[in-house]
Amino acid sequence: MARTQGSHSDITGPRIRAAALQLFAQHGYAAVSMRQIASAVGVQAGALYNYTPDKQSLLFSLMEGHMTELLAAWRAQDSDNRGDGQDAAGQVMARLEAFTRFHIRFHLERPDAVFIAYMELRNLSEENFVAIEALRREYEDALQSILRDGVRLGVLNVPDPKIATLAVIAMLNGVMTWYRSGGRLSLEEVESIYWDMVRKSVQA
Amino acid sequence: MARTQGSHSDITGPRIRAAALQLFAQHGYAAVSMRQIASAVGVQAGALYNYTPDKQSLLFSLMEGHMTELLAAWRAQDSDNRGDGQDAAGQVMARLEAFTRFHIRFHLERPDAVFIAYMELRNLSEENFVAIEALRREYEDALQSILRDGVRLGVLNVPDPKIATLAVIAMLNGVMTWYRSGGRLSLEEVESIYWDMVRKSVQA
DNA sequence: GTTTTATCTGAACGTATGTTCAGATACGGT
DNA sequence: ACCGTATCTGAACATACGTTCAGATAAAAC
Repeated sequence: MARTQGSHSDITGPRIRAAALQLFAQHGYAAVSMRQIASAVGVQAGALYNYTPDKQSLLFSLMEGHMTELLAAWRAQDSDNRGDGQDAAGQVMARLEAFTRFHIRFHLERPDAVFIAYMELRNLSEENFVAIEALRREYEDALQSILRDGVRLGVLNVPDPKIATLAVIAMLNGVMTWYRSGGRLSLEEVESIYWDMVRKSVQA
Repeated sequence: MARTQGSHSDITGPRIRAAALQLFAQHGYAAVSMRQIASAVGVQAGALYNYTPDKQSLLFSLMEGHMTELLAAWRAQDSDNRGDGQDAAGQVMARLEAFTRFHIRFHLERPDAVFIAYMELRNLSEENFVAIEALRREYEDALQSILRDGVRLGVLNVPDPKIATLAVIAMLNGVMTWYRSGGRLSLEEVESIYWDMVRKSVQA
């Protein structure tokens, strides 16, 4: 029968995903065994196959979940930020700043998922890889359209919008390699530092 | 007795390293077996142990070799570029441009080694990790000192030199994720596009 | 041409892998 | 209290792993 509320399997599934996420991020997909994941959850390896058909699907599901969440979160926030009664040029800058801060905040809150989404692409099957790449491109397009709008309005100046998009995202992703919460800088300060550099790098 | 010229082992060693580099970059260290490497060289797995004490040392040797080469290449070029008879401010900008172009060129010529050096850090033993990180920091310090000089002279303005260093390097590293030789843009064009963005992002 | 040395093979070692499945277990619905 | 089912165990499967080593082989030294 279909599971109803309160079944303990409703908690085991997420626990497996959480354990796999942490272990994949720490040691890498190929270096983590199903037995390690099972042991982290407190279960035997065979039990995992009630929740995933195989190891590869588990990886894909984690990556797809992350990318979907990322896209949904940005779209929710972006639609909120539209039409704040500014002029078009001001609105582009506001959206660019919002994107910068959103990207940093969202990614710093999910270091493990981000790590996996960028490092384990080569461990995906061909079709799974294509699916993840499509989601990534969708996200990049969000930034790219902002940059294009800015160029059209003359408030931004980039040599090549596609490359500028990738360059800005690469720069923002760099924050993941060094930021640790409780360190020298607050999240707000980090956001502002990067926003300053992003703004200047694409400004007219 | 020590090997003398012409021993075929003088060619087998490099061939093993080249095969390991390519396979590690493509599939990841953990996913590549000693038998795969041996097979790519045309030899049995046991023979590899005449050239490396174990798999881990092979990985470390590749990473250390790459980082050492990177540092040596930059130092050679940087010392050439000093004292071109410009004023101090102009010299800082020249060095920053040289660093930007050097970084892109050097890394695009060695995509496999770069990939490994950034992705396989977690597969290093503790002591090997520390050694590689020290080399990386040395390289980052090269850029950081340029930025500091620029700030001191008032020609650059960055909120935080350490973070700006990491941000610029992250941005430049992003080129590896999309550039393919023979594509839409020449190496020279790519260098110029990134130099434009780097210059603006740190300018006063 | 014989000895010495460097290199490679081929098999073996113990251990680990992803996955399957029959049987045990514990829960939800009635 | 009982049944039906969702879940877990524990063992097994075939296969792969890193590494070792005795013996074969080929090259270098004299």
